[in-house]
Amino acid sequence: MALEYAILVSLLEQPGSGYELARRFDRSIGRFWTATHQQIYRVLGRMEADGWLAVELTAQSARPDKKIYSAAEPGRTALAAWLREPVQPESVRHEMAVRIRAAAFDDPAALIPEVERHRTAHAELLDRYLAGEQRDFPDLESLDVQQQLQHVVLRGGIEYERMTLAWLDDVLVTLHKLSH
Amino acid sequence: MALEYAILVSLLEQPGSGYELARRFDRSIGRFWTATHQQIYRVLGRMEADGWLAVELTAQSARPDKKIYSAAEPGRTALAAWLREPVQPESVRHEMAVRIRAAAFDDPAALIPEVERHRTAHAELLDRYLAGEQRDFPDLESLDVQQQLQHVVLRGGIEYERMTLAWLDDVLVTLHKLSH
DNA sequence: GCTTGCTATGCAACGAGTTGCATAGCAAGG
DNA sequence: CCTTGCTATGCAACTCGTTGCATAGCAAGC
Repeated sequence: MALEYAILVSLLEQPGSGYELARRFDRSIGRFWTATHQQIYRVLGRMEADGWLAVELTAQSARPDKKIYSAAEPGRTALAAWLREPVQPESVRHEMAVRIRAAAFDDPAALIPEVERHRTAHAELLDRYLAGEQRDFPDLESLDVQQQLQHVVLRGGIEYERMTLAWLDDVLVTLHKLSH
Repeated sequence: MALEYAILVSLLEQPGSGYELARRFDRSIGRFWTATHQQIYRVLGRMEADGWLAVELTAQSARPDKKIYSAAEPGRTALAAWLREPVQPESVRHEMAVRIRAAAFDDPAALIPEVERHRTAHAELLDRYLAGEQRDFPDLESLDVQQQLQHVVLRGGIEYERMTLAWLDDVLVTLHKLSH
C-alpha cells in the first residue's frame, strides 16, 4: 500500500509528529492520499518497528510525550525501490457516476441539488488550489527540484478540478433537459 | 457504501448472475466503481437477505445452480433514498502523485518508465471509451433517458482520460527537464 | 491424452480503513 | 464558572476489500 510511502514523502519534506501528519493529510497531502489519524498512528508504529523512521521524543509537562518522526535510511531505500515498482491500476470509486446512472430509475431532477452541492465543493477546492499556487509558487522561474515536482502535482489537481467542473456543468444541463 | 447501489443500477439496467456482474464490473461499471467477484458475491448475499433482490434459480446439469438476480421493489426504494442523500467527499488515492513527490528524494529520471507505462494504459483506455461511444451511441439525437445518462457518464470518463493524458505529458516534460 | 482456459460459486484468512471512545491539560469566549 | 475546542496519542471493534484456494464439468488447442 502507498500510505507508508505517502507518510515517508511527507516526513522527508518536513519531519513531524503523528498529529501534525494527520493535519497535513487533511490539507496538502490529502489532496491525493486521504488518511485518518488512526491509520497514520498505526502505520507510524509499524514503520518505526521496521526501522524506516527515526523518532525523537520531546518531553512535555503534563502531556504525553510528543514523538517527532523523520525518515531513516531504510525508509529512503524502501521508497527508492517502490518508485521503480510497476504502478498497479488505480481502483476507481466515482460515486457521482453511479448516482447519475441510478437517476434513470428514479426522477433525474431529484439528483440536481446534490450535483450542485458537489459542484460548489469542487469550485471551492479549485479556488484553494489556485490561491495555494500563488502563495507557494510565486516565482515559477526559481523552483528547486522538490518544488518543481510539487508544482506539477498541483497543476494536475488544478486541471482535474477544472475538468470536473466542466463535466458537472454538462451533467446539470443533461439533468435539466431530462426534467424538461 | 456505494457497492450495493452500483450493483442495483447494474441489475436494473440488466438482470444477471453474480458471475455476469463480476464481468460487468471488469468492463463498463468498473470504469467508475471497481469490485472483485468475492465482494460482489458477498454483497449479493446480503442484499438478497435484506429483500433488495429477487432471485431466479436456473438448474444446470452437473453445475451449481445459476442464480439470476434482479432488483426488487425494496431495492428500488433504497436506491431512490440514496440518490437524495448528501454525497460524502470522495476519498482520493492518487498513487502517481505520491510517486512524483517521492521522486524529489531519489532520481527523478527513475520514475520516467513507469509514467510512460501509465500514460500508455490511459491512452488505451481513452481509445476504448471512444470506440465504445461510437458503438453504443451512434445516433446522439435518439437516446432514451437511460442512454442519455449513460452517455454523460461516458463523456466524463473521456474527459478524465484526456485531462490525465495531458497531465502525464506535463509530468514527463518536467521529469526530463529535471534529468537535464 | 494433457494442459489451458472458461463458466460459476463460494470459503477462509488477512489486511486496509472507519468509527467511537478515552485520556488530559490548556486556552479562549461568553 | 462553564462549555467548547485544540493539542496529542491511542485502544477496541467493526466493516470493507483483497488474495489464495477449492470445486467441477466442458471446450479448444497442441
